Parts: sequence; C-alpha cells; structure tokens
Amino acid sequence: MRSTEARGGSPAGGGQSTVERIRDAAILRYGRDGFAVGLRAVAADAGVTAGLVVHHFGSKEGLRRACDAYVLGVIRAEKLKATTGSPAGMIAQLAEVEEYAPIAMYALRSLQAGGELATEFMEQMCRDAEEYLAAGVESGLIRPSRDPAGRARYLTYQGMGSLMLWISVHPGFGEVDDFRTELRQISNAITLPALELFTEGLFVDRKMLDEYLMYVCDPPAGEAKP
Amino acid sequence: MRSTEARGGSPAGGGQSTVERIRDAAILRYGRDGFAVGLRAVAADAGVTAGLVVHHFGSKEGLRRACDAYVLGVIRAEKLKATTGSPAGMIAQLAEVEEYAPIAMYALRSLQAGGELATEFMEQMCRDAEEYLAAGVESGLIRPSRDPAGRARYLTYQGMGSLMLWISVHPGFGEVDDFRTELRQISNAITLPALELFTEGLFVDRKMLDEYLMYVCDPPAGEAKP
DNA sequence: GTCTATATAATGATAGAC
DNA sequence: GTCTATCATTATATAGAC
Repeated sequence: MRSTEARGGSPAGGGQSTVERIRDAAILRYGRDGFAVGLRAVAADAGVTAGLVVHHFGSKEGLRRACDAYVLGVIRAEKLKATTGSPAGMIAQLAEVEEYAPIAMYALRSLQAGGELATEFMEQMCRDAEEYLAAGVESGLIRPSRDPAGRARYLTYQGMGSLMLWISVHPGFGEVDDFRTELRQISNAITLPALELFTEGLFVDRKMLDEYLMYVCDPPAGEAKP
Repeated sequence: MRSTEARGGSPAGGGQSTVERIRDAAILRYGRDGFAVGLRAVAADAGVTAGLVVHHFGSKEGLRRACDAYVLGVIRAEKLKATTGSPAGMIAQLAEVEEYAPIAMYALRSLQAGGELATEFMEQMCRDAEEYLAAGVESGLIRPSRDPAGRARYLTYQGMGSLMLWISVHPGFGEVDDFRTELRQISNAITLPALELFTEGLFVDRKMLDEYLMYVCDPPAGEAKP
C-alpha cells in the first residue's frame, strides 16, 4: 500500500525514518481533514501510538510546526514560480506531481487555518508574483502598473483565496486523486473568465479609474493616501 | 455594556428573548473566534449556562444552524447587491452598519468553515453577481462575456476568497471595530489594482485569449468542453 | 425556563516498563 | 525508540431540582 518512496531518508534501509513517517502521515491527514484531527488519528496512520508522536515532536503544536517547516521547504525548493504565473496554478502544478499532492493540500489547509506558515507562504508568493509580473512587463507581455507591489498582492490574494474558498465550499474530496480532479475542474472553469478579464478587462470605459486617479492626487479632505 | 437594541423581539419589555440573546452571542463569538469555541463560552457571553443553550437549541450543531439561518435571512433581507458590485464590497457595506458587523464576521467564518450556509451563501452571491453584471452589460458599462455565469462565479469566488484569505492571514482583529478598520484597509489597498485590472486588463496583446478560443472550438483530442 | 450536577467521550500530554 | 497505562482537562449532552 505504502508505495511512495522516501525523499528525506536518514536510515540505512532505504525507507523513511519513523519521524519522517509520522510527519508525512500528519501532512496527509491534516491536509485532508483539517487541523482538528487528534494525535491518535495521525499516529494510527503512521502505524505508531500517540505517545510516540508527542515523544518525538513535543506536542501537537510541535508536530504542526514540523509539518509547516517541511512543506515550506519543499515549496521553496521546487521554485514553482518559474513555470506558472498564478498562485492557483502553482498549487495545481504541485498537486500534479503524485508525491507532492499532499503538500499542496496541506498548504491550502494551512492558509485556511492561518498562522505562521500561512503568513510566510503568502508573503513569499506575493514576492514571487511581483517578480514574475515585473519580468512580464519587461518582456512586453504584461501591462505596467501604477502600483506593482500592490497589484502583485492583489492578484495573489485573489487567486489563492478563490482556490481556498472553493475547496472550503466543495469539501467533496477525501483522497489525493479527488483533490487533483477538483483542481483540474477549477482550472477548466476559470480559464475563460480569467483570460477574458486579463486581456479585455471588465469596464467599457476608463471613467472609474480616471476618477479614482484624480481623487488620490487631490483628495478632498485630510485623508491619507494608502 | 449591551447597548445594541433588539431587532427580532418577541417579549413585551422591548429587550430580546433569551433564545435571541444566546443566538446573537453565538454569532458574535463564532464570528470572532471561529466555531471551535465551546458552548460554555457562548453561554457565558449570553449570561446563561451551557445546559440552557442545549435545552433551547438541542445541540451545538442546532445552535449553529440557527445562527446560519438567521444570518442568511438578514443578508437576504438587506438586498445588499443593489448598491455594490463586488462581494467584498458587500461584506464591507454590511460591516459598516454597526448592528450588522457581527453578521458580516460570522458570514466570513462560515465560508471559512464550509457547510450548508457557506454553499447557499456563495450560490446566492454568484447569482446576484450575474444579475448585477448583466445589468451593467445592458447599460453599457460592463463588457459582455462569452460565459456570463462563469464570469460571475469567477469574480465572486475571487473577491470573496481573497477577503477570506486576508482575514485568515491577518487575524489581528478581536473586536468588531477592528474588523471594520481591517476592511477599510483592505479596501484602500485593493482599489487601485482592481480598477487597473478592470479597465485596462493585464495582458498587452490578445494572443493567449485568442489561442484559447481557437483551442476550445477545435480541441486536439477527445476532451470535453467544460 | 433556568440552573446544578453529572454522564460520557475524546483530547493533549505524562510516566514508566521494555 | 516504542509501547501501555494513565492523568487532567475539556467537550457535548443529559437528568433532575427549583
């Protein structure tokens, strides 16, 4: 059953160490069912007892920190920004690799629950998006923005947040394969609207934008610019 | 301390009934701290005991259903779609009314947690967005779409999801006022990028869109169109 | 209607045997 | 390193007094 081969791998045999097995089981479980699941469920998945989990990770929070660190490390190491621009596309790309699908699910759950990894994760993605957009502007594919950093943040939060909301409202995936299927369906559903919006915009005229630009250059009262 | 006046109001005095007080306390608590809080905390906020909460609502799930129903009813009754197009704007508008700010917070938490209200809530907002966009197209303000329903869903999930993700990553609001402040900051931060995107788009040329349109009209293999 | 007291189950965490 | 046994806490929910 456990066909996934090791990647960390400290011991001799070729399989994972117990600590790694527990950590991977936790990533899978938390990714599927959220962080409300108990230590015993994680331990059972890893084929050990709850006491051993605490022995190795100190506490449930310690286990989660370990999972966070590992997931963030994998995401960083994969340099996913290189092949796709949108954050949702990055998750989808990550999930398409059989071995990394649980990582993608865990990352989404972590964003949902908030916390340190979530913050760091979003910041990293916003930075990556800013770089990616800047490169696109440089090469003449992307329009320049009056606020490049703000636009990067905006697009990142929109893309990632919509993905998160979707899986929150459609919690119909229990297995990793279902998650991948779900992601492909989302991708199919949003491609046309996204391309439309990105190439043609939404408004017919420039009135609202120009009014706003005039407003921020000459605000009526003592209001601070963001 | 409890200065908010009643709105439902069955008993004579002018104040709320106990059931309503418990329900409102639950909405406030759940909205602030999430659904993991125990019945005792809700009961204490309402000035009663945990047993009484169960007596009136049957179970914790019953209490949540009651809250869901009430929140959905308020949102429906307010016809919020009339004054603003974006879902995030609707939440912000709701939160600006002192009395309804807890409703807005609860709605966001509910979307985060998933469930029946979340599904119904999103469906309603998508329908509203579709109507709103259609009216905009009719009046010449909004560009027509090749997939109006899909675009409405896309924009709704993007707007609402980004809001959800933001409060998930920035959980620095405990009180209702902080929530309102947070929403105003979000609004300030995204206005320019959103207006830019909506009036000018993101891509310089039409290549990607045209390629996709050609692709869906003449797919290479036996793939189904969404 | 409301409370006190309690039943029951599950949680995170600890102690100590092996 | 790993397990068994257990503790203390908390959770929802119930029973019955007033």
